[in-house]
Amino acid sequence: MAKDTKERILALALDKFSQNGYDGTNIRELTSSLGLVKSALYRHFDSKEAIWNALLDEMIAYYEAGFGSSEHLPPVPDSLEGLVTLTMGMADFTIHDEKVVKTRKLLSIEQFRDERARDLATKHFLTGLTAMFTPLFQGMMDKGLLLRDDPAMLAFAYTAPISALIHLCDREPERTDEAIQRIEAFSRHFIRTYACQGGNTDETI
Amino acid sequence: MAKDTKERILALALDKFSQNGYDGTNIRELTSSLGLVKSALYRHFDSKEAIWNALLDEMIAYYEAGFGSSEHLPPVPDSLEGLVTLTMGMADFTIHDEKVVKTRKLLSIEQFRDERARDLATKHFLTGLTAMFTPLFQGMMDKGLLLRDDPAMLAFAYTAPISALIHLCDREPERTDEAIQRIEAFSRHFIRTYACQGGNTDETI
DNA sequence: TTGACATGTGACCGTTTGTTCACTATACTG
DNA sequence: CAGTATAGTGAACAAACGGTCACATGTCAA
Repeated sequence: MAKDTKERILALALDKFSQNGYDGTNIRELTSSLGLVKSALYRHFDSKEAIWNALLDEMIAYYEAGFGSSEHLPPVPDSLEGLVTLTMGMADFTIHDEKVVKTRKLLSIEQFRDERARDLATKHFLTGLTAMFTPLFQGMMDKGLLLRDDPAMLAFAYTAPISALIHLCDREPERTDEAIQRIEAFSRHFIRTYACQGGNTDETI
Repeated sequence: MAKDTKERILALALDKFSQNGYDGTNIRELTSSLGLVKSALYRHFDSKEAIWNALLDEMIAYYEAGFGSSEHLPPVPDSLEGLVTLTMGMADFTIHDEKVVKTRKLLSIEQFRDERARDLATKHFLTGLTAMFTPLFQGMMDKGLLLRDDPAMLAFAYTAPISALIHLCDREPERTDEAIQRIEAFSRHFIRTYACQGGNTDETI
């Protein structure tokens, strides 16, 4: 009940900050939710802002080690249906994993006030998704599954609408089922549009 | 210099709230920026929260009267290039109009704390855009400009990526030019994908 | 046992917060 | 002219804020 206090503080800070924002969260409420008194917090962090910075450090490290890591790229699907399956699996995780949801909400709230939060938000919401799907689409084109096109543009056109629906889940959790259905519908519409009609031999433009 | 104080307060509240959030904004700083003393504010609003509610009222009314109004729908473009032109005009406005930018930022910050902000955020970021472009795409299909498809799905697939780039401008204004170029590139890629080949398309892209 | 270290406590501090109130100055109205 | 809203002032308020400090524990090594 000693060493993990720091991690418990960080976990609860993520919870509170993602709900009420940094300014809307006070130390007393945070620590009392942990069964502590506010002064005890200062054994683990120098200040409230130090909590924020440590939380950002952790969020950045967590992202770089996971979604942002080029070594953890999912394998290129072997079929169009495989893209749908992969997409829905990733969507299911990112929508239901509490830590990831809270991270996104926190970044939405604080993106305009903290430069590092801003940069991480851009990765979470835009560039990271595109970077992850670009090689996937490149691979699917090489396999003759998708029409030859700019893979980065396709990745952007594919991930941005899905990202918008993930944001909808964050904002209105009661519409999660609807959003997931729309993600799948969009995914199927996308592959219907870009499916390579001919065989699985790659063709030149 | 009397009656418009209320409006000046609201305008500055939008500015401050969209930068620092509701909790991160204090009455003294807000009123002193107007050349007033804090107590003067209470001649016009009962409380800080009353300012917030009035601001939301105004934001909702402004949206319903403008973007959200079905009577202000733009005309159906007569050509594929017309869609690009229309899109870039709307993007240019929504990216550079200060009031609209501040409104989006404020909604991003407060969407998880206030139900009305949440609902307006969904309109601004998702449903409103789709609702606006659905009849446009329907019309362009009727004119034989676009391949027949689900217009609502196309509107969603078209507006969500553009919305993501608009958010990028809000977050990183120094990347505005890059974002605008990407919006145009995406728009042209989109019409290249969905253009009706045999119709009365006037040119190749 | 002793001493050092890490952890938690409760009282306290100075500052900032939103808000109130008696008062003044100006402007319109009968 | 008197009278009455309207708008702004400056001092004061209680509450809440982040943070500090002397002190009380518990643990573990020497």
